[in-house]
Amino acid sequence: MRRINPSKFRIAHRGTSRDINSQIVLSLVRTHQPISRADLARTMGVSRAAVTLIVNDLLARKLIFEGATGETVRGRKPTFLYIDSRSRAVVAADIRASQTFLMLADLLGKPLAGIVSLPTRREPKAMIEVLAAGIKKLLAEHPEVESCAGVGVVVPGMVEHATMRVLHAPTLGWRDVHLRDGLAAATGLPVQIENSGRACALAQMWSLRADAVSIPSELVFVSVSDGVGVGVILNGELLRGRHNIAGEFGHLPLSLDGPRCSCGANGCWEAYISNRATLERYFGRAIKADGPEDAAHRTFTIDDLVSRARGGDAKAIAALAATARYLGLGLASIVNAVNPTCIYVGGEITAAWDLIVDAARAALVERTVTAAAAETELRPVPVHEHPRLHGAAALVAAPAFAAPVVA
Amino acid sequence: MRRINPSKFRIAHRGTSRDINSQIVLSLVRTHQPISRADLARTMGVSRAAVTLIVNDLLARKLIFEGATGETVRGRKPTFLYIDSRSRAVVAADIRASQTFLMLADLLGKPLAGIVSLPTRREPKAMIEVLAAGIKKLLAEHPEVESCAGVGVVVPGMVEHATMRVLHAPTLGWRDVHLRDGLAAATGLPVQIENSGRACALAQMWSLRADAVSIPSELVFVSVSDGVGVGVILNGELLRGRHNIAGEFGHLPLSLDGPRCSCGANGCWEAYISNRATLERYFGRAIKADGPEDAAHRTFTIDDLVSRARGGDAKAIAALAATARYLGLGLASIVNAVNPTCIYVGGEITAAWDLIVDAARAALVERTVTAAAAETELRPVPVHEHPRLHGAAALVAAPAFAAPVVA
DNA sequence: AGCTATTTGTATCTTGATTAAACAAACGGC
DNA sequence: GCCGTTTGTTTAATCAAGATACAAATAGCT
Repeated sequence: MRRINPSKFRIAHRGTSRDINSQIVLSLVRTHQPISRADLARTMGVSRAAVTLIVNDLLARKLIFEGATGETVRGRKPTFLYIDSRSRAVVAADIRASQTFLMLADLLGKPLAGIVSLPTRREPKAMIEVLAAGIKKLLAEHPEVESCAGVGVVVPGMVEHATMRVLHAPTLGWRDVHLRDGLAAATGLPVQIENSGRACALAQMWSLRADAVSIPSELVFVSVSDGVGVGVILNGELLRGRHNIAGEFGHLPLSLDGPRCSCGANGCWEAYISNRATLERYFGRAIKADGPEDAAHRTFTIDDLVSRARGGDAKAIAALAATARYLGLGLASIVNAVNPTCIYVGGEITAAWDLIVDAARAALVERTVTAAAAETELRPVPVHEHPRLHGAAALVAAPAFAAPVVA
Repeated sequence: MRRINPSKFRIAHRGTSRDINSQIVLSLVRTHQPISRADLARTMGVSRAAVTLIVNDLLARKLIFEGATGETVRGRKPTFLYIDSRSRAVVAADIRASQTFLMLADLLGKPLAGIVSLPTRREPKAMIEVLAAGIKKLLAEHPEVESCAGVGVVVPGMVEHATMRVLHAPTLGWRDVHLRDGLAAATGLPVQIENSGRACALAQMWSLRADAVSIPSELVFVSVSDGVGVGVILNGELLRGRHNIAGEFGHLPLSLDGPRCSCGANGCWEAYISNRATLERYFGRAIKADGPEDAAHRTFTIDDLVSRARGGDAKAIAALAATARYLGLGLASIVNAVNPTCIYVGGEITAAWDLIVDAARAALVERTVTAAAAETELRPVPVHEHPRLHGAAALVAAPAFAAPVVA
């Protein structure tokens, strides 16, 4: 039951019904492809005539195409329909503290080439130049891509959705940076920008691997790395909030008098489970970025710690176990607050998923209010699946399949 | 941008556009009443012809009626339209630990009579009998009510939305109680049941006082009493979650090793700000329900504490100040997690709003991640506004004005 | 009183959508 | 070569929005 906002509503016009059903057809082709008109009519519960008309329209608009004919036990063979992902590619960009990655993908998010690495520049102007050059090079190397639908950019920081300004990206040292217009001008392509945690959540929602039909419309992505980024999807829609900070679960407290967090407060979840927190737990003290005595520690990563834990290093195992427990305690807050169907966990620590999942689950059980909620599905998303890049691609590609807003 | 759920979608059929626009008209009449057809056409951005057709349909269905003609500077005078709230009343019921309250309201939520008080029975069967008798009596005393659209019941506990079972209501000692069917059978009316915190959020969203147009579609209601109940509304829709526990912010931790909470965990927000927590802070020790030495304390309520604070009692002031601080710290978690436009705070403690608002705001500022979010509007909802009863009424009345689900 | 300008509300026709039902096309098997 | 079956299309019916013209009501002015 949704209230119609009396100051912001959309009335239905003549073409609204058609728009709705067109998008449903597109979505079904996307998830069920290959699929025939008759199958569409059956799963949609409408007549084949209606499907034919919509399909012909989508064919004329080059959004789908007819492929091979399928097999049936008896009767006329169906002609299969496919999303026309050949002609419209997207470029995904993932800006991180030290490196920036580029990926060329088709409209369904499937990578069309290897991932390109670029240096990250702190100067916004320089960054735009590097990005634009990389994008042009990438597109030039792939002339088979007829046209590019746009560029999706993911940054580790807060982004204002309306203007696409990067409000604050601590690891990049950015405040109030306006990337979009410059990049759009330099590339001649539409540009979408989003926070990386949120983009990862989008990537999961729009993912097509395995059975895409079963991906829930209520999910949360928790990205654990330098900070803790969270993306919340409810009712198939990304939650942004009034001031673009919804989903900042990384800064909810576990203990008000807990360790100092980069945000200035004490006891944030992030201060317990970030990679830095885990490493400091291992070393038994704080790691200063510029302390000379920490030179060796600075090059020691979570991956190294996980290796040592697998090698039997008791201190590494203990550090991971503690992180696992705090991870679960924080996940309990997410479950109690949002109660999603599934929580995806990303970040380097997923390399140790088998080592941490039990402790995390135990902590989750400890603080969730019902048994059913305590069993909320947890799924690790390995680093090599590149959720941030897939999220960046989804920023551009997904709107083509989104539901029209009405009422 | 909303993803169409490929296994749960609704296609548009012939009447869908009309349904959408009809509901928009109804909603606008509800919020702008009295309003003319011409005004509707202007605010909707459609032709007067289209409005006339929809309005005539709604008139024929007796959902609205034509009232007096309005005034204009020049030209033909408009005929005003009103929601036909006369013929369809609703009964709201608020089941609390010791007492149960009944209210008769019209379809817009306006009370049609005084609030009736009944004894609460622990036995579900007895409770159903008491409720049904009270409802019948109430309707018999008001023969001017032509028909009753249903009964909305609010309980202090978890409710499974699909079946309307009360899964767990600690203060009533209920587990897995099925009120609806019995009550529906006894009264012959449809029955809706919901958790009280959520119902309060609904009450705010569907409220018509002052300028209803400005009520945000993203809001949270925090009800502070024996426990802490929270209702979250996003995109004009109540958030329930996969297992009906979404919005259990009362059991997010402020400190993992904080005071024991009724849920079994330590350091829940509820354990810091419930009425009991505030009172115990005042008395300097735990209050046992059956301890003989606490006889005097058991009859001492939060209202009494507020009176003493206003009288200058330093201990009372300190107890309230501490509660205010913890209230703000927990509100920060809500802001960081959901980032609503407005948070409504209900419960007895709102009687001391002027005493606590500054400390609460300061704590909120302390732990929110941006300045804009720290300024999230806080509004007290006094007890005498009966948000739970209005929420119960909205359970039955609001669906008539809800947006059709499509795509 | 009558005319004019103005606004509200209605009627009519066109366009475009879904729906139902008939029809054409393709195909395997007897 | 016919039959049953399934896919995909065509056609006519129905219904909604949109455009436009029109009728109705009203105040002000002459």
